[in-house]
Amino acid sequence: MNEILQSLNPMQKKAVETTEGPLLLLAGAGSGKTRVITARIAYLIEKGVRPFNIMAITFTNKAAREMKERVCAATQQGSDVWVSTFHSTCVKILRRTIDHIGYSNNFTIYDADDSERLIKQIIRSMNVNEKMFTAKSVMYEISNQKNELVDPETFAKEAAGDMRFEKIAEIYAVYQAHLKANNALDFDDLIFKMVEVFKNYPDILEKYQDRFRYIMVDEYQDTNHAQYVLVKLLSSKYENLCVVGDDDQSIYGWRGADIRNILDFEKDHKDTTVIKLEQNYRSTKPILDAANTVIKNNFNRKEKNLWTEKKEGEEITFHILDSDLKEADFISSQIAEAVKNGASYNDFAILYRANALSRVIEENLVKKSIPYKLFGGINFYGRREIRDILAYLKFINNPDDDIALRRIINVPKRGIGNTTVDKAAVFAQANEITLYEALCNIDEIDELKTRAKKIKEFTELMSEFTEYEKRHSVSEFIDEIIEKTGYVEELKIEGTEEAKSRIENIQELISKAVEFEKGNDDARLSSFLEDVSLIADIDALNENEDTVSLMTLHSAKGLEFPTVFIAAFEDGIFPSYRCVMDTDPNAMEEERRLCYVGITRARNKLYLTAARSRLHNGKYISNSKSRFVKELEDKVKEVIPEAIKFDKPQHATYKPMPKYVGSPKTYSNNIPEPSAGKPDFGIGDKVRQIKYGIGTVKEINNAGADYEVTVEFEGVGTKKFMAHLSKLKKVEE
DNA sequence: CTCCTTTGTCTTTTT
DNA sequence: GACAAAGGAG
Repeated sequence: MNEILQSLNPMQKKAVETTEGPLLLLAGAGSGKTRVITARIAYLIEKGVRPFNIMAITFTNKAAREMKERVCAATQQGSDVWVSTFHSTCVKILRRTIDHIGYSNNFTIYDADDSERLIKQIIRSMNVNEKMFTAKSVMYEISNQKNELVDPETFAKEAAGDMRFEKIAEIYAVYQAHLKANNALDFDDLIFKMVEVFKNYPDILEKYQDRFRYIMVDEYQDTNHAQYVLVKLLSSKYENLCVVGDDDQSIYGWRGADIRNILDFEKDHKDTTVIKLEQNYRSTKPILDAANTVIKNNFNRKEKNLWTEKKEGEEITFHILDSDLKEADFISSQIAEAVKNGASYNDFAILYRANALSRVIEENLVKKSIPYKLFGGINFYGRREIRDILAYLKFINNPDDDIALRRIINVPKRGIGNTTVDKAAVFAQANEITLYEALCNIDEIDELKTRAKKIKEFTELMSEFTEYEKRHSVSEFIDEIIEKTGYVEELKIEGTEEAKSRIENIQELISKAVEFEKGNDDARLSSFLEDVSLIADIDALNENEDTVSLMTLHSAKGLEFPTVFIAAFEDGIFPSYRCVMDTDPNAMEEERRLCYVGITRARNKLYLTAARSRLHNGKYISNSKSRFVKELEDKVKEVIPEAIKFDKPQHATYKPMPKYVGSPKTYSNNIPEPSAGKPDFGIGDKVRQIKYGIGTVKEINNAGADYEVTVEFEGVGTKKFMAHLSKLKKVEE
């Protein structure tokens, strides 16, 4: 017991020893939070609590995995402790209980992409204005409602009077009906339905209350209302609830996270013990000072002050480079230099606001042969070929899954197109059967007589698959699928680099399946799919590998590195464009918290970098430096290695899109020539365009990869085209 | 019905 | 610049 407490400071010790009753642990960045949680679990076990009765909830799979490892290292019985994310916790419990509320226990999980497809389909079928109700915006609103535990009926009532919301409520209701018919849950449903089961079946709730007598929730500041209710329900019998969080690190407001959950915890639970962990063990003083300086600009927060015993360290520097390319070059040069002097690649992380910003940096790292690992971004399971194969698996696992069926029915091409599927879907709906059932009864649908042969071939293949799956492992089944459908064969014939990499990805998926079979006793198809659908990123970082880490600021939360770069520290990127335009102060506060998170990832040295001009969305933009630079006051030193300093937006000298009319030389330092090559016509020349005929060229602009040409057509007006893409042809007069 | 070309949207962040 | 959707030709 002493062993556990030995290395802890008094506050940490108190947190570990306070095992009974509600406990709010306000743990600043780098204050040894994970250590405390691990120690607390070990302490509970030594005190005689059965590991089986302890539950720890984290936000990401990565965090869950890490905590599990730590707990296992700290105590022998660690493996019996329930450590997992909100979502997988709910899946596990719903697999045993959801039949009570009318779903079947082998339900499918729809990810964001599946949901979007379904919503798009619904919007189309309902004949609403697709311009006004984009699938994305509707999905966002439905998600909001689910996070607030608002069901379609209640939402419809609340929406009364607002035409837009009324419509969305209608879509929400249809969406829910479809999900149920498909025996599917989306991400938000996992929490929502879990709460529904618990609320309606007190006996089930009590069973789990008795099971999870000690509950710990990490990153509590990121919980949304539904998750809050879930935790509240589970903990209400024994009240042994310990929540750990830092309101300054709440960065998931856009996902429904409700910062009030942590701010009001004391009000909500009587006799709450509050413990603040304010000693930071991670960063040097300059870094911590900077973090404190930035975050004090926020109004909505609990007062706290992080301090460190670490002595003075290296100053934070802010570097402005001419272009995004030079910025990338600067960063990788710094790393290369440091590694030459004995640092290892592991010591470095490059953080950025949006995934798209990683590209230029990656390319530069490749050029310098610096090994790196990219987190997040286009994740493995998001790739088309992987989604295709998984759709086959999902469909065989749950033939009610129309979304999966639609995805695979004509992939590879079988001559069953959209029109056919839609007709079958109408038939299915009219007869209240699933799409697949409709296809199996294709002879009943007169209009599809001509397609019957192809469809029968398909349904026969599917029933073969169903039989095959029963007798074989997941990996063998994937092999069978690519064999019988000719999926890989088709890619081989294509022969392009892209096709080759797709084949490799499929091989990788098979390896993952084999791995899964080795590691799990329960290696059924359904558990494989579950595993796969709840994992967002590719395998977490392999600590043994010596590589630089690249990731978004969001995914960096909870991690630390000796040296951190925050790239694209510019207004319009970080803080984001929307935020700069938006008047909502909360949005800016969240952005500032994100900045706080970023700064506090660094242990010894923090670089901030910005570029005067960068390629963004295929266009060159130039931003002014991030407003957070000013908020950092004297805590950061501006280093401008080249040319003139700038304080104001550069638009005066830097037109967003340089014109190639006058003297192209002026800008050519930073803006590369489009690879497409210059068009063979100039201003005033006549060109032919396929739709509008002959027109006069008014303007030619460099648009990054191509030239944007403005052409005036008589009687039509001016139109813009990409010179290369739209194959404009010069016409001799 | 498929293939090809053209047009439009997108970029905030993730389970 | 990537990708999906729309639109047109065969």
